Amino acid sequence: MSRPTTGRSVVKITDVARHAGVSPSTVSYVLSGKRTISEETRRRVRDSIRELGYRPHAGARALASSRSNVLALMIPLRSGIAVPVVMQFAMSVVTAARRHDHDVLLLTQEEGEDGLRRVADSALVDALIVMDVQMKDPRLPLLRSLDRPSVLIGFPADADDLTCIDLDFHAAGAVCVEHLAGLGHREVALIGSPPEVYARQTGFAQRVADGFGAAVREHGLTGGVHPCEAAPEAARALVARLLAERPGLTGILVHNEPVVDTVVRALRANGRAVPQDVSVVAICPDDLAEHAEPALSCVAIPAQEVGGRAVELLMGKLDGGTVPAATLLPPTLTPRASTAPAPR
Amino acid sequence: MSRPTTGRSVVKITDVARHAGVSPSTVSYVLSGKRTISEETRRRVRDSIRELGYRPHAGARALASSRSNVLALMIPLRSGIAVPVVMQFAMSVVTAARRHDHDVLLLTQEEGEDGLRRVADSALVDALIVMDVQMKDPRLPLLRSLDRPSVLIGFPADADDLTCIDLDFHAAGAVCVEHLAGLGHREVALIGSPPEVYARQTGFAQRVADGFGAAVREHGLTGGVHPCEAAPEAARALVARLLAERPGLTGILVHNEPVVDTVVRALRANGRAVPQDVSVVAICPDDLAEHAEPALSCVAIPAQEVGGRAVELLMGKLDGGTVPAATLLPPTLTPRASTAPAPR
DNA sequence: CCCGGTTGTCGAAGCGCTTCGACACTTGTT
DNA sequence: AACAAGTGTCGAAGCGCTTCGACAACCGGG
Repeated sequence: MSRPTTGRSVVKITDVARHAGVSPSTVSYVLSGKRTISEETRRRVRDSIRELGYRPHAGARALASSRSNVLALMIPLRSGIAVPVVMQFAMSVVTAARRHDHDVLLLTQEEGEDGLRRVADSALVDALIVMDVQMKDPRLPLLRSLDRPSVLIGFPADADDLTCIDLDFHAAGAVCVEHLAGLGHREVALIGSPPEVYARQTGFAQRVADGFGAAVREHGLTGGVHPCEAAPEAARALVARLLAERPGLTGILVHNEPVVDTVVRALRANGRAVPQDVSVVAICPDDLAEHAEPALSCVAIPAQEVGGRAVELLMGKLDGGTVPAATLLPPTLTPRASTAPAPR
Repeated sequence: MSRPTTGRSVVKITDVARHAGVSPSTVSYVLSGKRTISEETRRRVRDSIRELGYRPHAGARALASSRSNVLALMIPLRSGIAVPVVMQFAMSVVTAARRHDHDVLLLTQEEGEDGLRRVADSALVDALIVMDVQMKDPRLPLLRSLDRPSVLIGFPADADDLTCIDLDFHAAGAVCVEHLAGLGHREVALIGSPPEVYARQTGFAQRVADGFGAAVREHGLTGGVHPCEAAPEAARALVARLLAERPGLTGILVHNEPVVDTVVRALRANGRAVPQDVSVVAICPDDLAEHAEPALSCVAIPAQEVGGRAVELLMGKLDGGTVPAATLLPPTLTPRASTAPAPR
């Protein structure tokens, strides 16, 4: 009796209304809460809904209310982008969206501007989230012109009229240097993302390098930036070269997920113990750092939080509110076994 | 002039109709091709559509046609499931769906049966794809009762009335053993997925073990199955134990992505060269195998193809066709540097 | 030259929901 | 006692599209 009717769900709002002895509009108002309905009526309607197993038709709702309750999420699938991190973003976006009674439509980067325009103009989605934003991203003009709110995960060169959120990569680069400087290291190096990532002007890679450079200068250290292909051979070669060219090098910041392990092993292979001879700090997901050996001091990318916050921002905009144009999440460095005072 | 009107897209089908000098229904038929329209009229309508920048309203369309052109994809995010592979699936599903003019709605496993029911009953989606199917999956009864077609990626114990597709993991396990047997190995071992994966009765882990076992028997080899946590320490401990307990062991099949590297290194650490002393073959993504050292012989999970085929199956069902209930993709073993004739 | 059969187009009736104005009551105020 | 100000509910008008039946216009075959 209290079980939803089995079989086909052809139950519509008029059925619920009849069953509860009210008009369809009343049912609608119970569902949306947009008008006051007496406690008594609300109860009856809710009971009928449950009993009949009623589910509002999404299309009809979207048509009548011009709200689809769907968000678009465009995710990258390219070299130099860490897959697990992207996945974490996606999942946290979906989870956060559900908390606001929204669903998530998945778009691939290769759909590009047309894809965004398509889902926006057809009213398939109410708002958009875009990941992996380049410094000069071709999608920016489109997003600005669209009549639907959007949030970027990442920062382009010109963010006017756009809402952006990301880890503060500049600060992340700096904080790592400060950590090393605080341990007495004087000569450091950044092993960065693959050259193509810099070439693409992907914001975060450049920003880490900038933050690194600024902190190096500020603390009077010496240190250079070294892009590195995401392949073990490349990493090994780079480490060997660095050690050869810079005998005083004792601190390394790795911002290149796929090769963090390799870097540590290459150091050992070249006779340097970590952290006794060389300290290593990374910008990478926490779980990767934890499972490395030794466990790596790192600044983690708070994918969970970024995704969640991105959705909150979007909801704010959808509700007509004003939201901060830029949200930079402060980096947190978790010290682990891979960093130690500089050898003297 | 031929540029779409800038600014708000409030263009509706009646606007296009007026602009082209036809009735709205004619525009609709041009778009859907469900009735013959003269070449001349079609051209005029298409031109008007382009000129006005018309995009049909997704909700209105869904309401009138009871087709949303959206597919649901439920993906796992759990321990023991390889994230990059999941991502590949997702991307290939999205790409394939787009080829059929459909979009993809992302659901997380934790939404469970309610989530599936919600999107299906509200007509948000036309059909569903479910990944990471357990042997006895609680979602199966629901999927059977739903009035919308679905496809499972993975095989449950009882697949009656369901459409399933996956790599033939049984054959994959067997083919690896055959590869080793062909090279003269007599004593082999399977380093499998974490125990919890077997406990959950996730089909593919069990099937690999079965295929492995069957082939071992058939070829008169000796060999056992050893679940392994996805942590380096666990893998190292397991390798050490295996080598100690089974001195004659010369062939290892690894079906546990996160530890493949570790296994090879652990073998070396225990004084066994790969492939000179011990051959290693893996079931894992190709790129992981390629970048390992030595490059690993492996059976890759054809995520790309599985995702694409899953969508094709779904489209077939949506078009009212009958599709094969079970699709098992044959495994392909790519020999690489990690396997060699058994030492004598 | 009329008739059955195409072929191409139109008009109108929904699809299932939201929302706006109306309205009947109930309260509280003077 | 009369009225202004809420409350709670209803009816009807769309939202923008698809689809069905109708129907001209044209075709060749008797």
